[in-house]
Amino acid sequence: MTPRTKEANAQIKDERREQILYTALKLFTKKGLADTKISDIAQAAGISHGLLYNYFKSKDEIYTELIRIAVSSSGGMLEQIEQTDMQPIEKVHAITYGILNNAAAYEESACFFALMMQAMSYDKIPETAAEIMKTAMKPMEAMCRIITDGQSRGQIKPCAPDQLAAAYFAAVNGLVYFMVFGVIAELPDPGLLIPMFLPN
Amino acid sequence: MTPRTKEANAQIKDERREQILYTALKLFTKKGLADTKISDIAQAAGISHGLLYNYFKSKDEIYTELIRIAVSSSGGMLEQIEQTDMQPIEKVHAITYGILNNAAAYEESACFFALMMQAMSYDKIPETAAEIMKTAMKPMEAMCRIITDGQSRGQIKPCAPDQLAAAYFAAVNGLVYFMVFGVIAELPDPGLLIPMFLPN
DNA sequence: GTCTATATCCAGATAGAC
DNA sequence: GTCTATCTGGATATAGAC
Repeated sequence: MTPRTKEANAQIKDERREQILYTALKLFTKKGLADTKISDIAQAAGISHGLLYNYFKSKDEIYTELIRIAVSSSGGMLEQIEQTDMQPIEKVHAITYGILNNAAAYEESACFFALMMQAMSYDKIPETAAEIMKTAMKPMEAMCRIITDGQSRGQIKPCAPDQLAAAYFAAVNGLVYFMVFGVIAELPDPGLLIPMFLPN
Repeated sequence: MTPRTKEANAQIKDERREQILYTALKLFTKKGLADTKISDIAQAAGISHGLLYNYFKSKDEIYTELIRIAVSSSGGMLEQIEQTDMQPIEKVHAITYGILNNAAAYEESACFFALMMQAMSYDKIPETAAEIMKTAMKPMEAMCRIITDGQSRGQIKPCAPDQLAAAYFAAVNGLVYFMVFGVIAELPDPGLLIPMFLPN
């Protein structure tokens, strides 16, 4: 009952929480929010149905937490690259390779992308998750800035930046989505997407 | 009670069926399979909950029928273009403009695409629907043939045809998906995707 | 043909035993 | 901390009235 014990317990609880979270991530991605039952998560995490409620208040809370992580981590990566002193076209390279190689190497990374794609389409996600999702397209604005910069230096073709950014994100997200759901066996060479940006 | 009346009744029933079907299409696309309740469909179609079962045996039957239409119509368009005598790169043009302009002009067309995208990710769709979805990627094979043909004529860059086709379909599907779910306001110029195919 | 009422089932969340 | 048993709500599908 000393403070030390309390801390240790809190850490154990945090670890267990995280374990449940990543178990749920895979299930949500594979089965969707509505079809993933609390019992499925508990069973996959190796705990009882009831115990799960010691760690999370509800299924919605688990889902919302995962959306939070997905949005912040995908946004963080892009912002980081934007703030380097690379040339704009190099930034595009770095972002593309970063996203695709990461998704190919780490299952969770790919799942987080797929989770966001699904969340865009669900009308009935938890309210807080919906709020967070509203900020999910901020990376697109960063991409627009990079494109505009690249155009003024003649590295990127002249066209509407938001359209190019949309086509690019659609392609990247689509690819990761296809890979996660086994539509394609492996991610293609990220370099395939770069010609979209180049001047004729 | 003459045969004539029977036929007329059958036609009325078919029309009603179709009306229910397209009502369901929009709901499934917006809310997903699990979160779309039979009552939602009935209400949106302006009939009672119970009456819907006169037209369809179950929710799964409605969904399966929609998947059937989605897969066959998307495949049909591509096959049709493949069999023309256009040059390979022109076929790529025609397919891209066909899909994107259609999706922009007709809500159902876009919804069918989104429905297939969602179906790829659902682990728990009805069995028959899952069978049909296995054939959903046949258009990708047609695309590979077009690409190979184009490469041998020097119109398309030399690279693995299946990877290029995957990147292309990911981009097209991703774009329609983004548009349906309001992530982007309108579809970009289809021409933006063509440079992916061109030799350096 | 159409609607309303209901049987049945299933899943989320809670309570109480160990 | 952990599990099992239970309450409760909601959705599918059916049955029966009009």
